[in-house]
Amino acid sequence: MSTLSTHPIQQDFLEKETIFADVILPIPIPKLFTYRVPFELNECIKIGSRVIVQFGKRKILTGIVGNLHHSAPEKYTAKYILEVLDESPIVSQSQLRLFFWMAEYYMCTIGEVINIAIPSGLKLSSESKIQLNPHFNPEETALEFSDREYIILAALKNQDTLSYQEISDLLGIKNIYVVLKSLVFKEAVLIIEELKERYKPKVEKRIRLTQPLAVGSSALEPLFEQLQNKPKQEAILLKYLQEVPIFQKPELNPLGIKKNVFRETGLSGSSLKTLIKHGVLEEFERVISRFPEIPVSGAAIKLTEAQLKVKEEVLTIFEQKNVALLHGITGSGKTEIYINLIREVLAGGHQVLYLLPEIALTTQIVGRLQKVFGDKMGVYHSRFSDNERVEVWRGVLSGKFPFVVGVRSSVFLPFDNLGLIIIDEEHEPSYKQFEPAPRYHARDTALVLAQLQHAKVLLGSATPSIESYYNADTGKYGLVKLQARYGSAQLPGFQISDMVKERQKKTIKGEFSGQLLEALNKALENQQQAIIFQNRRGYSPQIVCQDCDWVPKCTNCAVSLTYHQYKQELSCHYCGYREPLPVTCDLCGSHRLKTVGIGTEQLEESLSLLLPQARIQRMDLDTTRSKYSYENIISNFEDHHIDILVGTQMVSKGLDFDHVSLVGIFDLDRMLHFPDFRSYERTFQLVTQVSGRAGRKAHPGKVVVQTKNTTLPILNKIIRHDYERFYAEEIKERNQHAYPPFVRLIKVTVKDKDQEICEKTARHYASLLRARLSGRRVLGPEPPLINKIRNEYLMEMLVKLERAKVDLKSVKGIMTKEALLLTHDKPFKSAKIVFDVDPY
DNA sequence: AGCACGCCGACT
DNA sequence: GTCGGCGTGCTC
Repeated sequence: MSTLSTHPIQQDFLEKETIFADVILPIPIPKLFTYRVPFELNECIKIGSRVIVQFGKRKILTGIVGNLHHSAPEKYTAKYILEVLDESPIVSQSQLRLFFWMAEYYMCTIGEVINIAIPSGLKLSSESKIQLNPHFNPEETALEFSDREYIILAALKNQDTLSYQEISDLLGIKNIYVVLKSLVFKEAVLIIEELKERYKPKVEKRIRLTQPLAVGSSALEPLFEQLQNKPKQEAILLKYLQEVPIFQKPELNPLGIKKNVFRETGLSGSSLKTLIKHGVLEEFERVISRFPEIPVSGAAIKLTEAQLKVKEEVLTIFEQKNVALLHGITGSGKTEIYINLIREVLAGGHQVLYLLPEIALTTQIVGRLQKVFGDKMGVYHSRFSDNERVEVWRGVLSGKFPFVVGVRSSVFLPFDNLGLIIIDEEHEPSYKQFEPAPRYHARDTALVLAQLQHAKVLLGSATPSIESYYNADTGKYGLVKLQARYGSAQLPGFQISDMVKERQKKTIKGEFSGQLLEALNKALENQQQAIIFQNRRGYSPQIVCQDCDWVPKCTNCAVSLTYHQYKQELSCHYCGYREPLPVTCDLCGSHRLKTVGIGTEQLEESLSLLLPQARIQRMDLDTTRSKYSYENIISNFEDHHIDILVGTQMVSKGLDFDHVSLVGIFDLDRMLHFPDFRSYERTFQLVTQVSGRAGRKAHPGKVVVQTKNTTLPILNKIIRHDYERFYAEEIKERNQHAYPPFVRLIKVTVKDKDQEICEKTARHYASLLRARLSGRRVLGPEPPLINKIRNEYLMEMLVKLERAKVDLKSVKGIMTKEALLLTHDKPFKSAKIVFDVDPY
């Protein structure tokens, strides 16, 4: 094979004898497992290939070859690799390096990374099944069988095989191993392993002429004579010849035509079947792409002068630096610049990755890009089915998709030649994975990925994260500003509703200030649309008994239940627990239950009472659960079937509407006082983002903010869109109080079902860390605001590490080692210690 | 993580 | 006595 000459390492392997493979398995054990490669697979096994191995007694797993070598393990005999699934690796070397970096940086196991990185369609699953031993004859045996064994044997008479699950259901017990072991021992049954390749390519049925008939008219003429008095069959044949002119172009026949072409023209069914039966036509299947082919418009997008200038600036930065931060206000036309850059990088033969936050990845942006890049572009999204993900993965491998638009997890795709990574809305918190491990930040991971592949990175945001702006400020990144709004659109004007004053004057109606109501009325009169932003879903966050202050709480978590009016129930936003709305107080039996606080649902309701003529729609997690509901609401709003959109964060992301002239913002105070060092940053970003929805094209927009603190300095900066001032202030605070970017944070969470064990473990671990890292670097432990989720108690501590002074690697090493040691000791054994590096 | 294997209490 | 609960240690 030609690959041998290009891989000198592998040549080496052939000279010696046995090859061993260190395999990465998708399990959370912090090591690789060494398997022996059977001789016949010596040549096809490569680093990055998928392999099938047996793990433990009865598990079959798909792993990735992480390393190949000749040293046999000393302490055990390695098992054999059962199969190599890929002729060429599906994971590249640079990807493997990225995965190992992630495991180390985010303090998790390589298996956890692999588990999230590889779409499950590329992992084979093993399913053990039980089969009757063909040599076993129940009539001739002297062996005794228990009742349970008889049940299994009887069931196997009707059914060839039984899965573990089926047996478990049949017997009504969980642990069926003992019974099975006995049956195997008595040689009554066999255990077989079935491997399923989960990825199924999408196929279409097609029809073509059989080979002997496809040669030309000489073969077809006698056929038409035979079909003279069979008009239907003749029609089908004629239709086929019309679609595939085989006389002129016989090479077209092998491709045939889609079977449903006949159905569409009303020619199908039995006549077609007869023709197939008589060997005139044949049916075959062709693998097709799951993604519709989109015509590429090809029309070049004209950049404005300002955009051109920005593009040149970015390119100039890339001559010296690897990362550029594009600070462009909403609606300044960043997308056009992106498209322009992507085209050039693709033309230069490199791959491009365009990262978008989860929510923004909607028809609007993807559709726009698709028009330009057509089938060269793959879309990687969590809402996609696994088969679709596999298709994108393979498309990147094969070169079909040199360009991918995707969310967080697209950083795992098998790129090998990236030229550019664009990270749009760079500041978005949805780039950080929360649960499960690896708790990675896609932006930071992408920066490492770019480094590995010598690609450039373009970060874009109207409200950059403090961290990124700091990097630009200190010269690590290049900074480009794009100030002018695209077209004639103007920035919205701000109005602050002083809720304290309005309350005194009694001008508030159903939580809406007089100012906001007036503005809403005016917008409606002018046939304009409005968006109301309230970052809290449900009807009301709490129910309270007016007599004894009782509040319904979740049974699994330490939170009060949220009232959802339309379903007349209380639900927990942490674990999903639900219960019907109580009629009386659980404690004192009183009927006087009252709602406290307001959610989107309640705003929607009071708005429909205050403005009965308006068409109102709510958009939050609850109204966008089903697959296309989000898109439906958006397009209804776009088509002006809705006047007022009431919603959570969702309404603030990446949507451009033409007729929105008013944005109302609720509960600014709660956002600002959220106990997190990022709360000001978040609020600034969110308010700027939502405000950006107001006033596109010709109409200047208006934003009304309801607050009780009209004098807060941050308000001024938001109103003036003064990011620089905001940044200057914020970075000072961060420096003073030792928060990122001046320190690195690692959040440690201890979880246990038992509250005391949880607290003890946390305290002990904290003291261990204090002893090794010095006391001032470790904060806590403390119970978090919500100290119980899904019946597990939580304790948190925060480790602060100064950027310059600390060797991150060794500190993390210490932290993991101590945690491992600790959880081997008896009182702490059941507790789980979870690390969140760079928490968000 | 999962799962085998072992030790121990509850009940036919 | 058997069943099945749960605690412990291992997986190449």
